[in-house]
Amino acid sequence: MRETDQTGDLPRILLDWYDVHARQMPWRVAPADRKAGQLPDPYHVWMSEIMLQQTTVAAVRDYFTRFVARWPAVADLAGAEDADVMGEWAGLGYYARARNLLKCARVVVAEHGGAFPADHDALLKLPGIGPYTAAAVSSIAFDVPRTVLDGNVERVMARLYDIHTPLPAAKPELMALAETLTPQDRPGDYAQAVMDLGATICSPKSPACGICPWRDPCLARTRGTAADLPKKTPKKPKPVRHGTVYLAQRADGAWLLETRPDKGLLGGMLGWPGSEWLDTQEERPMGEPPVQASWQPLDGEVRHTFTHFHLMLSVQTATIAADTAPTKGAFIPPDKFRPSDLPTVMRKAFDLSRK
DNA sequence: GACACGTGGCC
DNA sequence: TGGCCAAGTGT
Repeated sequence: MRETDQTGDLPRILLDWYDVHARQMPWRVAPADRKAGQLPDPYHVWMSEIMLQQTTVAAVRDYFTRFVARWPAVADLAGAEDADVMGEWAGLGYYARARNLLKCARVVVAEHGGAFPADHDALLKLPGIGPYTAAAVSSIAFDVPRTVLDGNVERVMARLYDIHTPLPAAKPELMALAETLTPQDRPGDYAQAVMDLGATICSPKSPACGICPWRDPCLARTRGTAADLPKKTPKKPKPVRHGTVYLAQRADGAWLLETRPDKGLLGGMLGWPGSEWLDTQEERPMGEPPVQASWQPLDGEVRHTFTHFHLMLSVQTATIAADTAPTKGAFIPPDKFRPSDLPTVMRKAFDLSRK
């Protein structure tokens, strides 16, 4: 009976903590204002949740501000040029998110009259919205009681109930536990509160159990296992790949760039033409230069680590005669070229050429 | 279930 | 320095 009573108190304890410790974010409505009946703009909630997928709040903040300033409503975004959206997203990573962001905006305008649906299943059908984001948007933007399960909530649940099953196999179990806690009252604040707790106090390394609002009921704290949870299945080592990129500048200052294919790595992003990136041991792939020129190798190399491999890139540069036609890509005049439109690995190659 | 898919900060 | 980690989704 005592256990039941205590479990019933858990959401209330966390909401009381959140009332005091909620972090300010540009897309968030403070708990006091939500209690007064104010809800955030669903467009803002959706935008922030897409950006926050596998990405820290610190990295997202400025991108979010720029996106909503440039495209204040979902209809504005739906009418944007693909290249403008991809360029604005450059540097944030996981570029399929940007492609799906644009797709989703256009579907919301075309099929939902420009208003995001509140219904979890309707949200789930939209491009780029999976189980987590559907739950986050319906709960945070509309106060529909849905359970969010992200990396934070997984960690908090694994510790609260001292679950030793390794991730990702433990997900269904952790979801079932999380669902038992989701309250009917203030579900949006509760969702944000659990994630705030995981991001600040119940952190992956050296959790601050001493100041945690759930320190008393937390089984892992009682048993001293908190820092070792959640368990995870070991990761595979990253192979090293090698390649070459070609930076060509015409006499008028134009740069030779290509838009990468929509599918696959850096899909839809601007980049320097180059070779394939291969797991070769010795010789680096050179590929074919995109234009006839006297190519000069740069000293040094670009090192970059993606999710699943390390990359070592050599950089060739050339100055091109005004009337030379490239076999790949197109020349972009200097006033149209923003290095910030490049994904980071391509910007590193550019930076190396400026040294 | 496994894998592809970015990036920057942290220790 | 190098591995780990972050508000996941699509295939």
